[in-house]
Amino acid sequence: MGKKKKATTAKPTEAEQEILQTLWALEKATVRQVHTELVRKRDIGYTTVLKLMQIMFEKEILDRDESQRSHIYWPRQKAQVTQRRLVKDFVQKVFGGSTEKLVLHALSTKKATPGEIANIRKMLDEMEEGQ
Amino acid sequence: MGKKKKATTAKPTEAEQEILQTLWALEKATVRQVHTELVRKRDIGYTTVLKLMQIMFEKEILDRDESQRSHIYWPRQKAQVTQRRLVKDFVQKVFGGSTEKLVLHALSTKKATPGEIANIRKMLDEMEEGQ
DNA sequence: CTACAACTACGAAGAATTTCGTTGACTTGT
DNA sequence: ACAAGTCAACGAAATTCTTCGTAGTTGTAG
Repeated sequence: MGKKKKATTAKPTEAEQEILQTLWALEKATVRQVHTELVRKRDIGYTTVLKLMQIMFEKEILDRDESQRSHIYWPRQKAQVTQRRLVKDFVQKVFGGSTEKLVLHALSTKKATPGEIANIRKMLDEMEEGQ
Repeated sequence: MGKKKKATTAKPTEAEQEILQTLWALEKATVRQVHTELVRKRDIGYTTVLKLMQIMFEKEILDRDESQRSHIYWPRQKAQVTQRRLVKDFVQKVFGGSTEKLVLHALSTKKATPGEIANIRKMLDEMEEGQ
C-alpha cells in the first residue's frame, strides 16, 4: 500500500508555469502575445515559446482555436484549480504538508497591506463559521 | 547592469527538497537514515539518495561530518531561510508575486484547526501592531 | 505575381536532473 | 582471519526539460 496513483494531468514544469501565468492574465492569447510578455521578463526565443505551448496542447494543459492562422490558446483548467494543485504539492514538499507553516511564512515574508489583512481575516471568519 | 547578482546557492531541485525536508525533521542524519525515511514515501534506491546528498554537499547545500565511516549530514542553511526563498519563488511563479493570493488559496484548500486559525490571527495582529 | 513577413510543425541538440550499478574499503560476528 | 554486511565514491545511463534551427505554408504589400 501507500503508493498514490494520479489520473490527472502532470504537474506543469517551471517553463509551463510561466506560460500559464501569462495566459491567466490574458485569458486567451496567441503565441506571439505570450512571447511578447515573457520576453520582457527574460531572454527566450519565439519558437521556444511556440514549442512549449504545442507541448502543453498535447499534454492537454492548453486548448486552442486553430480556425485562424494564428492559433489562440487558453488553459483548459481554471487558474484556481491548477493553483490549488500546485499549492498542495508545494506545501507537501517544502512544509511537510503543514498549511499553517506556509501561511505564517508567507505572511512573515512580506508586509501585507491593511486591506489584504482584512481579507485574510474575513477568510478565517468564514472558515470558523463553516465548521 | 540589470543582471541580478547571485551570491546565493541555487534553488534546490525537487529531489533535493525532499532530502532537505527529511533533514529539517531529523536535524542531522546519515544517508541510511534519510533513505529509510524517503523510502516510506516513494520508491528510491539507497545509492540514489547517497548520490543526491553528495551532490548537495558539493553544491554546499549540506555540510557533513566525515569523522565516522557513516558520514553525518545537515543543511547549511536554516530551514527558515531556505523556505523563505522557495516561498518567494513560488509566489512569483504561480501567483505573480501576490502573497495574499497564495495565503487565501492555501487557507481555502485545507481546513485549518481552530488552533492554527488562532495562530494566524495572532500573526495578523502582530503585523498590524508592527506598522 | 513576386518578395517578404508571420506562422506552425518538427526534429533534434543541449542541459539539468534523477537513477543506479559497480568497485573497493572498512566493520562485525563467528 | 574469513565471510557477510555496510558504506562512500564514482561514472555513466536514463529521463525530463528547455532551447532553437530549419522547412514549408499562408498572408500581404507593391
